[in-house]
Amino acid sequence: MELLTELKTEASRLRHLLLELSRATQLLEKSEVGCCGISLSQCHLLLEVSRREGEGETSLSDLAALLELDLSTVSRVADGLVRQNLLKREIDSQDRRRSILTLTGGGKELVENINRNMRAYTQEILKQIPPEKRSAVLESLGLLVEAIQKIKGGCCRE
Amino acid sequence: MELLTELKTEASRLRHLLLELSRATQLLEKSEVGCCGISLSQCHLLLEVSRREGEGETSLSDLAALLELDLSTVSRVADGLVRQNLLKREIDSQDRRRSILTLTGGGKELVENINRNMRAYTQEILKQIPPEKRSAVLESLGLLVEAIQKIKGGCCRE
DNA sequence: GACAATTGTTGTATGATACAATTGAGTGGG
DNA sequence: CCCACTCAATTGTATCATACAACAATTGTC
Repeated sequence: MELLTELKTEASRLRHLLLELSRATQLLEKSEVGCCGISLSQCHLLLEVSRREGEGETSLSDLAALLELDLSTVSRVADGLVRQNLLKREIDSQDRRRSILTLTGGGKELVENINRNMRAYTQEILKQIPPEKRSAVLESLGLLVEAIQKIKGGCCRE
Repeated sequence: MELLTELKTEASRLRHLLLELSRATQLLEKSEVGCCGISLSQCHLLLEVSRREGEGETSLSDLAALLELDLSTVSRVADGLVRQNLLKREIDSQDRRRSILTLTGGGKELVENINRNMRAYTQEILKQIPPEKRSAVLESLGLLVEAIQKIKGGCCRE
């Protein structure tokens, strides 16, 4: 029974930490992107396209699946980026239904910038953590992410 | 120089983990709340009101400050909850400009439910983590949250 | 070649959000 | 005591993210 009590205590502590973290990372993300002229969703999409460069061509439905968004949403978010000349839309010659998104020169630059920014940010965060604890924090975070992904979609819909 | 390199490596690992975590917790939050008939923002507001019970009365502008949202946003989100009979709006007799929000019976019940749900969820997460690692994960998470809050609002706008 | 499936776009609706203008209370100085 | 000022809240308006439904174009299958 003691073990169960401990689990519950730890669970409520974890819950609190996750709430805090969720708020903190959202604010962080917002301020990271706020200064580069695109919205958060646009940024996510852009980074995803960038991440997939080299792994083959990326279509809208690929992105919808990866970002877990509706195709129509992705289509519109991409629109904005195309209009700003950060992405290029091209028809796949193999399958003319598909649109292939690629970064333009400007898009690549922007991604570089965002990455630089984020790196600077995370370095700042790390600097606030005592050096001897850092690797433990990273390891723990890895465990946590893994754990969350394992139970993804549990809860109320069975 | 080696130390700097290590910092950079760790920073990029941290960045990746934070992105993952941010996505994971957002999805988690969504599914936690999805089943109780209110939106995520409404849930945040409701929980905040609940958290402050006993610490004095909560006005709209208090909430706006706590949730870092515009007053108008809070006003509208609260509207929805009042309409659903989860919150009660009353005029502060000391200062008749202020509206005091309190949970109704239904509101309290719902908060209980959400808390139960979240506790169950976080317990599930913990169960995916080897018992001997759990306290380390919690400690690390605490350090991380603290670190992020310390640098909050750094970056691009100075 | 007809029909089903896939990919994407567009119409429409909702929710979250912010900023600006407005209303209704308090408050402090003359 | 009144006027200017401030503060709390609401409402108007605009934008963005998002989903679902209807539709168009294309492809693949029988």
